Amino acid sequence: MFADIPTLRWRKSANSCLLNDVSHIVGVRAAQKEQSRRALLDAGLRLLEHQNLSGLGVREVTRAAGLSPAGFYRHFRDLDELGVVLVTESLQSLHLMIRKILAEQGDAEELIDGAIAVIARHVREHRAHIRFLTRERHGGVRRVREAIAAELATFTAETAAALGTQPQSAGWSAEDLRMLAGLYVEHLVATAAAFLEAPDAPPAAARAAERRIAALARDQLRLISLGRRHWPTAPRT
Amino acid sequence: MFADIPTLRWRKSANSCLLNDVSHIVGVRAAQKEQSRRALLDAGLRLLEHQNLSGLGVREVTRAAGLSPAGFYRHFRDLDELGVVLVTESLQSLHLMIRKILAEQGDAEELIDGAIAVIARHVREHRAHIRFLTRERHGGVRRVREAIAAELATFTAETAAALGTQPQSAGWSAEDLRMLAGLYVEHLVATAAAFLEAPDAPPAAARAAERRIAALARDQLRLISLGRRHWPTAPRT
DNA sequence: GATGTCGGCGAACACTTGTTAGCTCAAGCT
DNA sequence: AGCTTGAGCTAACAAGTGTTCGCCGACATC
Repeated sequence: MFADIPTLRWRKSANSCLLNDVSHIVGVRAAQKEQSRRALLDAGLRLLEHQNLSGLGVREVTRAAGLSPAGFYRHFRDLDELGVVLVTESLQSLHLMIRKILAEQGDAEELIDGAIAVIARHVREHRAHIRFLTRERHGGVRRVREAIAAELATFTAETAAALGTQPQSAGWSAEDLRMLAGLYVEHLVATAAAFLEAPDAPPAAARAAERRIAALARDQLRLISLGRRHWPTAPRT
Repeated sequence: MFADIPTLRWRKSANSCLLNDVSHIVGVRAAQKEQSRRALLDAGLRLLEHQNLSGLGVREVTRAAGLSPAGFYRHFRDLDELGVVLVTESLQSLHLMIRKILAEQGDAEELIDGAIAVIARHVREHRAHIRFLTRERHGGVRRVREAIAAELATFTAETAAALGTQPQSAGWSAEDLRMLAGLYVEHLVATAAAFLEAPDAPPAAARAAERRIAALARDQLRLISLGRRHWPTAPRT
């Protein structure tokens, strides 16, 4: 019956290597599958609040997601693959945050305060994402580490481009802009990580800690801005 | 025979809760025990190059160290305890490095170049330590995380104190000094982590990557120094 | 309405895991 | 010389692991 179209079947199975090429399925079926997939991803992210990706287990995730262990393999080849998806999702939300910061307008002080407020809010609303990224940035899974590093590099490039459009960047070389952008991105990540650790305390103390972190980050950004203002640019035109 | 000194025996066993109070044992016996202990610690550190602390196993460590699984418990209550010891050892080596940097003398440029050289060398010679620290700084084990954070805080304080003795810090408040020191320490850690990722490449490319990282870090430190020079201090005397 | 597709399930496989009990025997003490 | 100590071993335990198989039954397609 199928003897005459084996190549077609092979192509299909090759397609399903992506394991979630849902485009050719329509309606209820696809929605149900997506729901299970989301349940797995959400359960994974939740478990990763107190664990490491390399210590996560298939059974653990499926248990938390309300699936049977075997069900996992209908969606992901292994846990690393789920990890990579979580990385892309977390980075996407971080990317939006960075764009929001870069899009703001105003003088230096306003920009700094705005950026810190955006970071604080993002950490509050996407705690799990930020936790996951800081935890796995130097974690044990190579593919995940590389994915995060690559994306942070593009964030740096994007930031450098945005800095380049500002009037105070006149005369700056592309290389120096990247250098400065790297400093900003690194500081952003560190600040986000600091905000993350704050609320391991009673709410009142947590608020105070958050304010302290914000004040510290603000001064540090001010100092960097100062250095930027006095950076010796290439021979003026 | 011992019925009249039970408290003494209890005190001894309470003492051995520290599990490595070797002081009351002398000679060969203690040396042998210490050798096994070191084997366990070294094996653990080696395994942690490609793994996370939360994913490490007792059997795995003892296998790598050449002991039986049960032997592990003669030295550590559980893996977290081994982790804490590794943390203190790694931080100790890092502490020496920081002291070395702070002890150097010269003008700003020399200090920056010297610091980067010291970092690069330290990463080359204590790769496992640095890898472990960056990996577990935001890792899944709370106690380890807190130990690292606490020690980094003292490094910051120490750096602030050292900065305070420099003439260019005249008029700086203690708070601002800590702020600046925090920036330096954070940058130091980030630079060390960057050096760490470099040699995942053929030696020639690795050398080039290392030089690129060093140049980048140097410029960033220069910019921070510039900001420091122009930081508005409290009303001059 | 028949037929094929495929997400989810239970069961089973062959491991690995942490931890304990009880033993041996070299080292140290009296 | 005897006696105690304790590091390290083997063996065993129960519990957990990743992964595959074959099946069911709701969905989709013709």
